[in-house]
Amino acid sequence: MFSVFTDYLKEKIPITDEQLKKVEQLFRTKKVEKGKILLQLGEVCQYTYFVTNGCLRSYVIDDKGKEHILQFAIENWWISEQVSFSNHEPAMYFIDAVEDTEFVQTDEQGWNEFHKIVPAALEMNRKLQMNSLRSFQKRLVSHLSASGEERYLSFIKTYPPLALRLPQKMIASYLGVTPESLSRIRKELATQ
Amino acid sequence: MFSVFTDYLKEKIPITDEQLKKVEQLFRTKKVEKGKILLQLGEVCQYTYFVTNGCLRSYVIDDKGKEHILQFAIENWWISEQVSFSNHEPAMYFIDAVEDTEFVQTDEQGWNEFHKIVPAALEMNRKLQMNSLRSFQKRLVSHLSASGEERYLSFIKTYPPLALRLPQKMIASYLGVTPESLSRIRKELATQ
DNA sequence: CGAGCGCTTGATTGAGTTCAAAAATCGTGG
DNA sequence: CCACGATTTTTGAACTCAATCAAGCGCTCG
Repeated sequence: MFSVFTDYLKEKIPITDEQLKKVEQLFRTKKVEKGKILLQLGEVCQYTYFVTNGCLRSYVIDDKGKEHILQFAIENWWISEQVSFSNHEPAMYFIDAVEDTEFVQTDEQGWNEFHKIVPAALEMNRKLQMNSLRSFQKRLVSHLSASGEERYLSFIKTYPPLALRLPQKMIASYLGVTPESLSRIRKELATQ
Repeated sequence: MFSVFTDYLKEKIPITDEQLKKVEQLFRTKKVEKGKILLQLGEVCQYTYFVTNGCLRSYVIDDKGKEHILQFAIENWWISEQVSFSNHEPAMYFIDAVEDTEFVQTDEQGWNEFHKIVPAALEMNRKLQMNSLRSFQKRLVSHLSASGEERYLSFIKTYPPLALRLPQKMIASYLGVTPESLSRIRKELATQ
């Protein structure tokens, strides 16, 4: 599954085989079972994860005990608690495995060396950060301006692969509606 | 008003008078009247703004024609359309002046030279970016988990200066409730 | 001084939640 | 491979928070 990662890199940045060999040393392959928690609330996040197979997610638990999903990461996606990772602060949310998952991870030192070996990686990183920021902005706006149904339609349009493989209750949690409401939304849409 | 900016820098990063003199060259002071639009939807954002007096805001207009405020920036706050600025993409939102406002601005080149003169500015920048990301994350979570009243209470607790000087309808827009609802929320809270 | 804007208040409506229970699906051990 | 228990999804009914529509008040500023 490591090749998923190297293929990704080759596509995203110009990189020689030699550089790639060095970079591979910096990333560790890991396998976890569904449900495994990779990052606990309050811990300092030490790693960024790149999923090569399976699905990870980040989520919070609010004062009423309810889960709210912030991000999913399937194959070829990165996930991390970026602020905790970057500022060395306690994490504000959890990361766990939605399915049995294989991923590669690296820590801050790994990133620094990566950047030394391939300067273009800095640029890739900048873009990833902007993508993440934009995605949170868009989600916020969708909550300020759209109904549950509109958010669901936008979700399945934007992330068809997620819509197909995730349990509905997780999509509901991501969208900010109850599973019951999502069920009704889908029923309503099906009759059209 | 430029001193507001230099005082800010002196507080945030170790900087010699000599360095400061060079950095000052990179920032232009500007004055705009209430209502002045600094960034139009669809334009590429060329500047980041640091408010020395007054108040700026960023906002979107949705398909139904309604405004939704993303950020406010009063004295000592930065504001920009970061993704547009960083990626040289069309802006997804507007920036305008809520009050008559004085600010300093710089463009990408300015930032690059700033970083050359004072390497610690890179670190400041990183922190600003993380603050912004965290703030969007927190707002998203507050929409996933809290009522309008809870969001209002959290707002006035987090940003007392904003709560005092902004028109209520702008606070409502920021919180994602109608002005009518905010009025009722405040009435309700006042009776306690 | 008048027009317009911002805030308030009231009445009504509606989207989505909650609580409850049935139906469908999944996973696991025998 | 089937059977059983657990989890997920669906459906129903009552309810709630906030939006909408509408009208009136008060202030400001042109």
